[in-house]
Amino acid sequence: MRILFMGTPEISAVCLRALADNGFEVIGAVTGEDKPRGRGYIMTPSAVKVTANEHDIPVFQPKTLRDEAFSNILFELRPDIIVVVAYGKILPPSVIHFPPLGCVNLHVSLLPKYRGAAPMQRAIINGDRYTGVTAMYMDEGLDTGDIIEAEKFPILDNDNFESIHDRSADVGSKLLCRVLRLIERGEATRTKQGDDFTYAAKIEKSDCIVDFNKTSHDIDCLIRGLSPIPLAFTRTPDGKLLKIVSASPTHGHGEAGEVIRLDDKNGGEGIVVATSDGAIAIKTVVPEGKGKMSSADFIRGRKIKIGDILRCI
RNA sequence: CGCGGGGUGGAGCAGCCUGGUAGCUCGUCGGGCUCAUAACCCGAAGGUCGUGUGGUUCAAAUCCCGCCCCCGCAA
Repeated sequence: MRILFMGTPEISAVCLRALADNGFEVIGAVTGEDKPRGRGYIMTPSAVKVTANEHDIPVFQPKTLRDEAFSNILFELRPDIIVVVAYGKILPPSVIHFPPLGCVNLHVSLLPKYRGAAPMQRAIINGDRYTGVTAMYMDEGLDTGDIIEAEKFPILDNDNFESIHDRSADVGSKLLCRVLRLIERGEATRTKQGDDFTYAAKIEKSDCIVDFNKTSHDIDCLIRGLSPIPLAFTRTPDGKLLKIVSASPTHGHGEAGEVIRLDDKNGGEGIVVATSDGAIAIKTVVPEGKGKMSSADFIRGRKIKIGDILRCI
C-alpha cells in the first residue's frame, strides 16, 4: 500500500516515524515550507521534514495544494492512500478524492468534540477529565469525516499540554498503524460523527492572559493547558511579563491577583496569588528576558513582594 | 543584518551610568538551640566578575573594541 504522508509539527513526525518503523510503505512526505523561526529568523525545516530525511523519504513542500504542480506530484507518486496528521493546510477536494483508498486523518480529540486547531489545549483549559485521538476518513469539511476508530484516555490533575501532547502522539501513532492495517485488509469500518460537535479555536495571545478573578481551578487548567508552550502570563507591578509554567490551587484570601504569600524554600509554595475563590501557588515561572526558573529563585532575586498585584492592563 | 535581555562563588540577583580592597537572598559544610524541624543563632568554605594574557588608566566587574555562549519577544 503506497502511503503519502502529510504533516508538519512534532506530533506528525512521531506518526511518520511510527509508520516508517512499522514497515509501512511511505512513498513521500508533504510538509510545510521551511520558515524563518527563532532568534535571527533562521530558516528552519519542519519536524516532519527532518524525520523524513532521516528515513530517506522524499519530501515535498508545496506552496499550495491547489495547483497543477501538486496534481502532477500526485500523479507521479500514485499513492493508494493519503495519511494526514496536522498538516496545516486544508486539502482541496481534488486531493481528498485522488487516492483510491481515500484520505485518513488522525485528529487529537474525541470527535466530534474539539474539531479544529487546538484540541489538546482546549480540552485541558476547559477542565475536561478525558480526551483522546480519532482516526477518520477525511471529507471536505473541517474534521467532519467518518470515524474509523478512536481511543480515549484520561486527563489527570497534573497533566499539561506537553504530557497530553506526548501521550496523544504515542496513542495516536499506534492507533494510526492499527487503522492502516485494517484498511489494508479491507476491514476498516465507517461511523458517522454525532451532531454534538464543538470547535477548538486556535490559541491566541489573549487566551493566555491569566485572569485572577476566575477560580483557582479554572486558572490552574489554563496554566496547564498552555504549558510549556506558549505559557499563560500575567504582569508584575513594574509592567514586566511573567509567564507561568506550573502552579497549583491552594488556600488563601485576598484581592484577586494579590500576592499573599511568598515561599522561597525549594519545593515550597512559591508565589501565592489570591483568586476569586482562594489562591493559586505559582511554582515555576519565566520572567521577561529570562529563562525558566523556580518561583523560589525568582523570589530570591527580590523582584516581587507581598501585596503586589499581578494583572495585565 | 527582525526587536530586546543577559553571562559576577552551587542557585536567583545587586554592583557597572558617577572606575579604587565583591555585596544580597538562598544553598553547602561545621557548631549551637530545640521533643523536633525545611524554623532560629554562631561560624566556615567557595568567585581568574563569559572570553581575548586586547585598548584606555596609577587603578577596570565597572569605560572602549573583538569573540564565544545563554535567554525572552516576534514570526
